[in-house]
Amino acid sequence: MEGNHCCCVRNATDPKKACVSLVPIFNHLEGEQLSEIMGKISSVSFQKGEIIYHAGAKADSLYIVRDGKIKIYRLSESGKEQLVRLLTPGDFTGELALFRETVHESYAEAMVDTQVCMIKRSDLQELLLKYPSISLKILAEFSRRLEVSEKQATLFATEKVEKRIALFLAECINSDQKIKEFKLPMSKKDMASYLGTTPETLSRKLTDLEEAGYIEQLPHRKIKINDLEGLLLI
Amino acid sequence: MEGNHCCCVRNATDPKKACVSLVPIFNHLEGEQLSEIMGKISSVSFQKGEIIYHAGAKADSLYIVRDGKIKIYRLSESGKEQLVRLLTPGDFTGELALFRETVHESYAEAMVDTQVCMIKRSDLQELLLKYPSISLKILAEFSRRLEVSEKQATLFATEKVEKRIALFLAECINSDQKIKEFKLPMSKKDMASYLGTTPETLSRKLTDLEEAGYIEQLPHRKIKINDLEGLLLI
DNA sequence: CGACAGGTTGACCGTTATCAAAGATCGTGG
DNA sequence: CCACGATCTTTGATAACGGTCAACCTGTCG
Repeated sequence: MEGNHCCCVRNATDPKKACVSLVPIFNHLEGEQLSEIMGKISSVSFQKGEIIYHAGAKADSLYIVRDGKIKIYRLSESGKEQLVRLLTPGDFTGELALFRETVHESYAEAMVDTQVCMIKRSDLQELLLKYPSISLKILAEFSRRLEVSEKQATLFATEKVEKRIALFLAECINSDQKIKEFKLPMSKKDMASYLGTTPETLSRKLTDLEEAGYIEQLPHRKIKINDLEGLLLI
Repeated sequence: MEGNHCCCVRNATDPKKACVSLVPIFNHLEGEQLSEIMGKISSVSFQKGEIIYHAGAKADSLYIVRDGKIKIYRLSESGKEQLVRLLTPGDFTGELALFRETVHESYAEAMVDTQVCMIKRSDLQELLLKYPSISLKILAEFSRRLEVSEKQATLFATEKVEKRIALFLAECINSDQKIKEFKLPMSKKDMASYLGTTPETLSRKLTDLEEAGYIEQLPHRKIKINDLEGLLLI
């Protein structure tokens, strides 16, 4: 333990390197390019509950999650909080305003102790001009995000709460394919916010789904899907 | 009239040039670069009501609106149509799936006779690698769109229909700043779809707003805002 | 002039938010 | 390791909100 104050005590890897190799937008690069990028990256830790950036703040860095979990949420006109997405290692944020002169419109908060790697706006722009392939990667990620976001908007605009919940559960199972049992990736409160409803309604609807035999609610935020087909037909 | 079958009879400008100069993502280029890009562009016309692309179709081109109006809409799980956005000259679409190997998730339909310029996916990728500055422009546009989309999603998730309408009207007035009177950019039916509600509800709410003195509904889809402050406090 | 899509109005009812209160769970400090 | 408080979760009662269906208007266009 040579007084290691950096965030990566677990293994001896350079945190920046770990970060870079983690991130889809950089992981196709090699050698010198990689070193150059690593030179631009700084590593920062946030404690659980800390705000990483808030609405109105100038957007001047790209944040890449190295370890931990971050939630991105917005406040609506009328002051309601809506969870926009969760970030896990490898995800990045802060880009929205990165390519234009604007401020953040959302909040980023560490849900647990979290380490992020940061790249300053100006450095990133330089890198993008130098290595166009990075832009393509970011474009791909943006287009994916746009798709998700527009889909989400359509979901809110056209589907009832129960259907939104059903689709959400079905999406969760996608990751843990085989076993039809998984742990909710967030609290039900956050899930309600994410789905544009209230904890009360979510609780009731989950009970309904359970009574109808589609799912089973187990302890510790575990859900078991008994009838995926039926769930999707709701 | 030397047998001009192209779409730009009105003025003698090359349609491709007109198109390129119209589009924010290209308008910073000059001379040879411009010519190179124009070489990759083809020009196509669509009649009112024609589908430009539909969900499930392979995404292989970027479409830039040169003249006319296009609506982008989605079908939700349960088959409801939701208007996502309108494109007017200078706007582009088709990008969502352009940077990844996927298919369109939305529909693009010409609302009036429309001319678009197209760039093939492969050509675009080439251009982007060659002229990184174009990527930055597209990134900026994407980030703007993402912001709009996420804001929209939050709006749907957290605000009541009346507030959504009020905000929409306020946004319309932003363009026509001075005079507090404007023409709705689409039919009320489409507007209802865009705002995630029904024509009936929209009609009722507009009447409510009118009776409360916030607005006045004039013939020909014209709206007059009498109390913008109040409208935003709803 | 007639047809047709768009728009309005009314009656009705399902859905979901809200408020209140009790119960479960988690993290923390003693 | 337990106890406590904070926060999350559930449940109930209630009412507002908004969708649906049906009928009727209205303007637009051939």
